[in-house]
Amino acid sequence: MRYSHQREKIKEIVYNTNSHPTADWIFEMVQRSIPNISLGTVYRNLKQLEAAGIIRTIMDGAVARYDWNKEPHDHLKCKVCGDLIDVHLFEDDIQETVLKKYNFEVDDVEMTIIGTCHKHT
Amino acid sequence: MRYSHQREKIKEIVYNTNSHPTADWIFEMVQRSIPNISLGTVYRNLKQLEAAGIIRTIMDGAVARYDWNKEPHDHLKCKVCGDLIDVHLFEDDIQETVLKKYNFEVDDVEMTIIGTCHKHT
DNA sequence: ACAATTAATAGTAATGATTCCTATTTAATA
DNA sequence: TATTAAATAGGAATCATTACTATTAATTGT
Repeated sequence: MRYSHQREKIKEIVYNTNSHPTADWIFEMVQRSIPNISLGTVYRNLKQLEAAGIIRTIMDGAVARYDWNKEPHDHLKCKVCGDLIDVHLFEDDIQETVLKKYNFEVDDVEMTIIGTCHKHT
Repeated sequence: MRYSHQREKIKEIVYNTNSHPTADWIFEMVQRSIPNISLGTVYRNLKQLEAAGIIRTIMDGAVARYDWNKEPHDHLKCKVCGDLIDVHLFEDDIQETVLKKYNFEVDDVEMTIIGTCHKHT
């Protein structure tokens, strides 16, 4: 993977927010410093960064969101404000349980809990 | 919600498979008995059935899949064959833990474990 | 420093899943 | 049976994402 101005900026943007941004949001942000960047470039680079293990993709319904935090963690999704909140719920390794119980080799655990966050109660 | 031939058939199809079908697959199946049904009708009815609590929608990446099983359960997704396998991993109530720890009111828990199923080991 | 090589880009067209729109049909009801 | 409104078929529109292609720019050997 060869250096590119665009990719560096995209990475920087993902690494500087906790909001699990979408490609579109990232696109708008990069445009501030690289006005003629194209959305395709954003998508291509996000994919490359993910393939290189530099960022992580999480699915929020039908749209992809990107996260610099690659530690295993779960998400609380507030259906009122749409926020995605990082949490860590399980200490124990699900990996082993699933392997023993279902003979299934785990790569990744995706857990999203949908509900209402404290801001709306 | 008024009776309709189409909706009845769609419900029947979802209730007669464990494959977590997509709207498209359901569409193909209904076409066998109602050849001129339209895809929009399938989507509209699936949405209505979900709103009525008759079926459940689960997201598999960017595409929706439909499930008659409304009991809380988790999914193992095999990245090789694409199969979605129903499992039940947690006895304890995540609900309470999340409410106490994060002051977040839980509606639904979506857990998908990605990996390789026993067929490919 | 310079030319050659080839990955990366901008811009735009294409795709795929889903939703929306509208004239027509059909289930429910009086 | 006539009325009414929900449901339909068919197609257009939308939204996120990917694919295509001519051009640009990072790298490498000289």
